[in-house]
Amino acid sequence: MGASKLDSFPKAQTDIAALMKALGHPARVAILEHLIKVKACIGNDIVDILPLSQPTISQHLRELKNVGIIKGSVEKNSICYCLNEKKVEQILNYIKQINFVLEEDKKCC
Amino acid sequence: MGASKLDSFPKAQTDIAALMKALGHPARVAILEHLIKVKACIGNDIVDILPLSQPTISQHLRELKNVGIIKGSVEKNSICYCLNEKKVEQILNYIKQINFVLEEDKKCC
DNA sequence: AATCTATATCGTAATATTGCAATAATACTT
DNA sequence: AAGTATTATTGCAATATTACGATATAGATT
Repeated sequence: MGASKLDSFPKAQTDIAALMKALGHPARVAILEHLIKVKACIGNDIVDILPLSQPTISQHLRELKNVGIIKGSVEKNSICYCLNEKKVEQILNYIKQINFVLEEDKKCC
Repeated sequence: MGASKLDSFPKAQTDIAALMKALGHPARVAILEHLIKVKACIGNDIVDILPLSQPTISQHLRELKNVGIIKGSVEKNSICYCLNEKKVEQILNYIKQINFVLEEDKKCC
């Protein structure tokens, strides 16, 4: 036995978990923040910034792309990666909702 | 070679990543949502709700507790787990910030 | 066409996570 | 004290993630 009972959960929970998980690594958080900071597309130029190899970064980019947090489109001889506002907003709304209920109710401890 | 270059990243990024990672599993999302829903403390009674064994759930609870998303305190002959509003707010603020910059700037793709 | 540049994929090793049965620990109850 | 209920820990198997060298692919440049 071991891993993977992921299918036993409602899709909504699995989806949110997947989004969160994608942001669950410093490298991917760093990529996210870099995208915000440079306000532009990046390709593998993050290779110069992160302490990781090009294949590893490519892999992290793919994971972010898989869950839709970033979008990538071919641009000249490189690739344009940038944030997908809709996904960011989706995460925001989810946490907002939780926070709203928290503020509304009495806490038990 | 393999995993764990986590120490090479700034603490802020590592911290956020740890929070996100903690929410990166459906079981832990389900626990979070259950806590919200019942508006009360829970113990291992989630065992009756999730398709997981008691030890596994105990483990997930510990992970949530480790990053501070839930707080646990002894209560009678059971344990009171409930959400830590501050942490939820911390996540919220982080995503809010990103979303703010996104709305402010032009997107590149 | 040969070369350079940028990105992706493959293969694989190291490590981490997930899950549970078995067991322990703790506190409450009788 | 013996039993019961609740939560935690241990040990271990299955699986997933992380990382990178080597290699492949694709477009631009010479």
